[in-house]
Amino acid sequence: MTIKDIARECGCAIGTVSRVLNNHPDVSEKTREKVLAVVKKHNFILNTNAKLLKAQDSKTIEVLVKGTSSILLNSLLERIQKRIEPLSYNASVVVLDEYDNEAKAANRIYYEKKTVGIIFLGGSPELFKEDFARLLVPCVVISNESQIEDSHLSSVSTDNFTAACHSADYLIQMGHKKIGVIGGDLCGSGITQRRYDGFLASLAKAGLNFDYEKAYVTSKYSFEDGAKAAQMLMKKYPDLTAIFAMSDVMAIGAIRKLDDLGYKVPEDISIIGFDGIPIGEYYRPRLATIKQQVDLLADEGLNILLDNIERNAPPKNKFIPFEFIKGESVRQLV
Amino acid sequence: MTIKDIARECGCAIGTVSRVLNNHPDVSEKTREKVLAVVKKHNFILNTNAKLLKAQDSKTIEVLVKGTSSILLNSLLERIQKRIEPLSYNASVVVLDEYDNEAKAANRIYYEKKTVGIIFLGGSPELFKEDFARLLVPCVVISNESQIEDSHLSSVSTDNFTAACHSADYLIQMGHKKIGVIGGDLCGSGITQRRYDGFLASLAKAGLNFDYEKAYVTSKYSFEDGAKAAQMLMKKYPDLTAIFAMSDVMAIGAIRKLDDLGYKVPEDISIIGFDGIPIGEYYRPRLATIKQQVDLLADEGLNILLDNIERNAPPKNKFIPFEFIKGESVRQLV
DNA sequence: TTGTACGCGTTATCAG
DNA sequence: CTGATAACGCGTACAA
Repeated sequence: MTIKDIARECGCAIGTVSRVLNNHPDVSEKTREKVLAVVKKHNFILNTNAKLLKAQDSKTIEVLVKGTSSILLNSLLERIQKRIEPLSYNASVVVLDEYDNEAKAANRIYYEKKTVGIIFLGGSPELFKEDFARLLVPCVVISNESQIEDSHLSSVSTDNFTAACHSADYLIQMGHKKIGVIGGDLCGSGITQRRYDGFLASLAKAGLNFDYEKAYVTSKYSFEDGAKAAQMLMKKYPDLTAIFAMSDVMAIGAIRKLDDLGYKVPEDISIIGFDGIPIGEYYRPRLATIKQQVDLLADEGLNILLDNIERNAPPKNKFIPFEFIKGESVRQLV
Repeated sequence: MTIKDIARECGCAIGTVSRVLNNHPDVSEKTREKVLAVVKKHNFILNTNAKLLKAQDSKTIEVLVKGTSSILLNSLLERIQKRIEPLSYNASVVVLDEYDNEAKAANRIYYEKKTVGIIFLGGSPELFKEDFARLLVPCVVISNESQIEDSHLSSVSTDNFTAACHSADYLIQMGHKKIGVIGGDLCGSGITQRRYDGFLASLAKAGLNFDYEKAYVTSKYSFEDGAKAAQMLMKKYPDLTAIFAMSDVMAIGAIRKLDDLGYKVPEDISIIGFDGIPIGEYYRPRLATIKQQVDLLADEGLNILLDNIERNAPPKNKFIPFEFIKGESVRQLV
């Protein structure tokens, strides 16, 4: 069933059918109705491939999700889809593997689908700088800071440095001096690095020193690894009083393991997470954490992208304020 | 940059370039190398739209995800993508809103993309029976039981009835007689209904009766609603000793709220969940639950779909065995 | 207001 | 083995 068949059945030309289906004004009411009737009868839909092949401009915004692991991505994705729908754009989602090069994928998608904009969720531009720099289409990275010179790349994120400072300040203010860290791989994403820098800055400000060898354990962003890391940390640094975990997921894994080892949180050990995932409020104890404002991240990201697309605005890099959640997992040291 | 440009630069015809790029054997080694060199130099990729326009058969399997809420969907999606990649198919993902009609969406996608198969994650065929029956392409619903006569619809799921029986049996065996239920909307998905039926069957078998008005509270599948439901349940049925929650998410919401109300789990009240989401093992207490085998669900679903597509096998409806996780949230009543 | 015809980038067929 | 060319389904000048 093609536009040709419809035209034949209507007794008019394909051009006319095309015009009707694309809401062009220059069609008589009579013909329009006839065409629409036949279209409806057959449930006809224009072939997207032919359309795109012709169009060169698809009015599609692609959402590139990298790794389905982070629980925040869900909420972000949902919010973005809801916001795009009422606009005159289509949203399309591609889920990439954790280890793909998202910039290369984006280039391919742009080329193939003539996407007008791309949203990256969970990507890390630091790793693929050259490929990101090569992108010719407005892009925005949500939830990861990243400025790249001379590129079309915007970003919206939580200020990881300041947030980490805040967490560390809180621990210090609550009387903790011996603090261990469960963090990501410092060679990996820049997020880890910035959270670590913030943490260190606060310690330095308070005149505390930090022994990386003794007090830092590298972990993946998973419950399981958080648990393992906690165990290792206790072995290396048995007299610590608090742990700064770089994600809620790690923090929860750690709390569970500490409990199994006989340490109570927060009575024996205080712990603070990062992200503000939903489970945090429902965990026992409720998790102290930095809550990233997911809806704001999504909204602002989309706004910047649209400005970029529609008004040719230059790329922007913006921080979204975070909330500090006190929770119950940190106690005042006497 | 099109195939034409490449051909010109190579000094050969576009047909030859096409042949090289599609791995046809009838090209001389010399030309092949020359073409590949130029292609590599420009990072050239064939235009998918033109390709599909020609092909009519896209070798694409579409994954239709409905509602990003259920945490199981993530793991399913990841697994499916990993399995599809090495095969000669492309995977494409569309995320639908909770309230969309996924069957209509599937029909449109099939028509537009010439998809060879569709995988539904989180859909509920019961709600859109007629639309599902109209699908002309092999489909499989993962994690929701559903037979539809004369359709191309397969399904792979946990045997919700039997699993619920198992949970109820366990509670009864542990000495519980006064059991409350936090469940989904019985008018909604069939899953809720089947879990409820299994639960009731076990109670009946044990000679226990169940007062729906007093002991059943309807809840959405969220932490927040689980918590609210728990509170309501305690008000309606203050002397219960155990709660059967129809999802882990509800169960966790309930435990948190019970704790706030001064009831300890499992000391005062026992609780059992359903699904086997990762956090269950890391919650305090560890959650007793029915663990759905996500990887098996994904694998079997894909297998059935491929059989369907490649060998024209008839639709199948298959159960995947579940695991019972004892956890720590149910205690023996003395 | 409507019809015609070309081109979008590719693949496949058919000569050479 | 390679080159030329006709589709694939649609949008849009341009002509009528």
